[in-house]
Amino acid sequence: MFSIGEFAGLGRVSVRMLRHYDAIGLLRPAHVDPHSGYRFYTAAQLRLLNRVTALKDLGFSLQQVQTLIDEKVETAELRGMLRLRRAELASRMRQDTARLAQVDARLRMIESEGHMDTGDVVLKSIAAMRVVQLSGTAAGYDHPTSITENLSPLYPRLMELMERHGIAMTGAPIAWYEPAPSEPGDETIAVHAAFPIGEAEVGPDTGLEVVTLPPVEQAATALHHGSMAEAFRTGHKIATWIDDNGHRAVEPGFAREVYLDCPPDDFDKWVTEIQVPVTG
Amino acid sequence: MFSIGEFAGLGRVSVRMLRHYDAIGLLRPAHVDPHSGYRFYTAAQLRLLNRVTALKDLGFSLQQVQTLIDEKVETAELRGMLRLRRAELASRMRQDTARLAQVDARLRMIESEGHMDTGDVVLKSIAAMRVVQLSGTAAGYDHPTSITENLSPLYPRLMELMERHGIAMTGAPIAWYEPAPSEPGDETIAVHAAFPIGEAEVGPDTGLEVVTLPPVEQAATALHHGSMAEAFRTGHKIATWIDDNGHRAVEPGFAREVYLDCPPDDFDKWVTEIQVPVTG
DNA sequence: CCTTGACTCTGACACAGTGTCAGGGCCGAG
DNA sequence: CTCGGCCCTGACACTGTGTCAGAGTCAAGG
Repeated sequence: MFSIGEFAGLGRVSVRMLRHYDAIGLLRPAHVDPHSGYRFYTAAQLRLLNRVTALKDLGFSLQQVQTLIDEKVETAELRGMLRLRRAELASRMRQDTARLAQVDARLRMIESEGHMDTGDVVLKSIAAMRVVQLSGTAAGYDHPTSITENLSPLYPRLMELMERHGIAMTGAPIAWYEPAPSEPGDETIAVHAAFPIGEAEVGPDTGLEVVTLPPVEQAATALHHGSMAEAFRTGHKIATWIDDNGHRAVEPGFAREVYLDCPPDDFDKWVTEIQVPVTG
Repeated sequence: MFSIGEFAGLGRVSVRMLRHYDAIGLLRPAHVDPHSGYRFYTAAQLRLLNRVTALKDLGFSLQQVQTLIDEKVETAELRGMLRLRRAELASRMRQDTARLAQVDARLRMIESEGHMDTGDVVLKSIAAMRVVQLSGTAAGYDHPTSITENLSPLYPRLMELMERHGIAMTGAPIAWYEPAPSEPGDETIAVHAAFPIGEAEVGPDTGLEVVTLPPVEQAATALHHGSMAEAFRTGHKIATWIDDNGHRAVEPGFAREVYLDCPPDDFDKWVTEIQVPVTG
């Protein structure tokens, strides 16, 4: 018979935890003095305690440990739990690897440039979105003016058409691009001006395209502050970030732009989110 | 201006969390309607939110994020934080790797044997311990009877000496071994029978050796239930476990045995903890 | 037998980050 | 005016562990 302190020392567990295990019924003392309330444990219980710590060290929660220990789990079920645990661990390690890579990237940045980027680039997932849109073409990603020229005029028309047909927008305007070569080597791209519309009905002869933009599991995104003529800066920042963090952009650029704030009279105050789908 | 719901959608954060960030002062809404209490956020704040999520994704706590964001941290300090974070991450990954290895070992065990060892082997650390002891020699690890024969008689003598000199034991009896070859190739070992004595004073001419057993950072330990004649079973189990989990025993065996429960009349009820120091 | 110091008891609060629920305003569309 | 969808506050929950306060217990030594 050991007192709780001795037993805790033997099992390298804190007294607090032994009391907790008692409270949740995971490991009850072999004997409790009815007068003093003192807990007493036997040497044989050390085996149980060891099992608990072993299972806990595997990363199981106390709940799971309890299940594993006192409801004699079927082999198949046990295998299932282990597999699950394995998967959880593996996933967490993947995550940590990514974190580590990012921390390292930032450390490198500090060492080489003396300061750290404030972390404007963020990985996020993007849900599928039903939109109405109008489309045009532009000369290529390398021709920002061509993009602006061909994209901008679409919005007034789009808004007019939506209003005329009583379609309400449910979110900020979106632009997206895709390659549309008319012949190999051509860099022509299609530009789309879109508004999310939720589940709203759209008649067939409105002159509007109805499209559901696919969800994106991972996109590197950053806010662009200022005129879209300067968007390439933010685009470059994202590209660098993607590289530094060991991701890969999903080419060819299905990048999207979300116009979060676009005061018509002051282009320098625009706020746009640029989203670049990535893998890895 | 976005409502909290819109802003949450944009930042891929839950509404709950935005309110929390407000509460802890990490990210206050740009405007709060004094009448309704509604929170409103600007597009520009999305940048701040992004910074928060980016830092959080690096694994920083909200506290740390707050420090990083609003108390413009010195470069040196920032580097320190990143290094620390890096170390934490690395250490957690090491731990997870070990966990994963153990989970895998158990899965293999299940696949090949149809059941799982109940996890009696546990890794623990052992604190340094001051003991009094008597010593002898035995023919070698492969001669259990020789060990028993040479070790057992030491205990009665030890206890008698301790009693005579008024030295109180502060814990269970311990046996430990070390190689003591009289010539190369010889497998003779020294056997020690010891009792922990805490800080108690021991006079010089008691016939007792006073030794401080060194702490062990990691030992694979298991409980042995039953006669010490059968201890090799448990020893074997530990050895197998050490192997399966990618550790290495610190040779030559500085293994210790702690006699937790030893009813003198029933050897089959003995409970002994066997401790094998390991690395890795 | 009494004191003293080491242990133990219970019950509570704390941490971090997030979900969820209840009970009640607010607002825009019909 | 009502209804549905947001939004508000405040609260409780989870996990695992530390720590603290106030009180009881026990063994050893005077």
